[in-house]
Amino acid sequence: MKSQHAIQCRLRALRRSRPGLTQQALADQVGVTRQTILSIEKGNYSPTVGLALKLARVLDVAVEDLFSLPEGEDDV
Amino acid sequence: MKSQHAIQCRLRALRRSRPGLTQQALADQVGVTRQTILSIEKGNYSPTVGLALKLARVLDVAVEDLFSLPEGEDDV
DNA sequence: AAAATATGTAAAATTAACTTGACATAAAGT
DNA sequence: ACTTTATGTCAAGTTAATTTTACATATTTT
Repeated sequence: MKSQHAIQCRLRALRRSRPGLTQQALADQVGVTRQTILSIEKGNYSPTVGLALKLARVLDVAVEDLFSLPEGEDDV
Repeated sequence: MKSQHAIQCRLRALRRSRPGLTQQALADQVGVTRQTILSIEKGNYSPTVGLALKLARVLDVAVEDLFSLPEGEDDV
C-alpha cells in the first residue's frame, strides 16, 4: 500500500532520460532487486537514504532532485 | 546492530552547531521520537529519504551534506 | 508471428527502520 | 547538594523497506 505521507519521486522520468537504463540495469548498479526499483517508481514506498544517495549518484542528480517532500508539510 | 554498509552521518555535528537544538527538539520538528534521532546519530541505522529530507530541511543543508556514501563503494 | 527483453502485479518472507517505555548517566542550573 | 534537562542504553514490539519467486502483459527484435 502506498503510504499516505508519501514523498514525491521522479525516479522514472530520470531513469528514462538515460537511454538503455532499464530497471534491471539500475537495480544492479545500486545493488538492489528490480522489484525495489519498480516499487519506488510506482510509489509503493520510498527508499532509505543509502539507496537514495546511490540512485542520485547513478543518475547524476541531487537527492533533492530525485525525491522531495510534499508541500504543506511544514506545520508543526 | 550497526549495519556493515553504514553510510556516513554528520547529524550530531550539524545539530550541535545549532544552539538549543536538542535531540528532543529536533525529533519534534521532524515528527519522530528522540530514540530515532539518537539511533541515527549513533549510527545504529540510517533513516528513510523522507526523514533525511526533513532533517536536511531543518538543518538547512543538502541531504548530501548530512549523509554520504562511504568511499570505494563504486565498484559493481 | 515468434522470440526475446522490459515492465507490471501479487503474495509471502526477511530485514531494517521506528516506536514505546523504563532506567541510568551526564551536564547544567539554582 | 539538589533538581532539572539532556543524553545514553537496553529490550520488545510495530511498521515499513527489501527480497524472493512466480506469472502476466507490453514492447522490441529478428
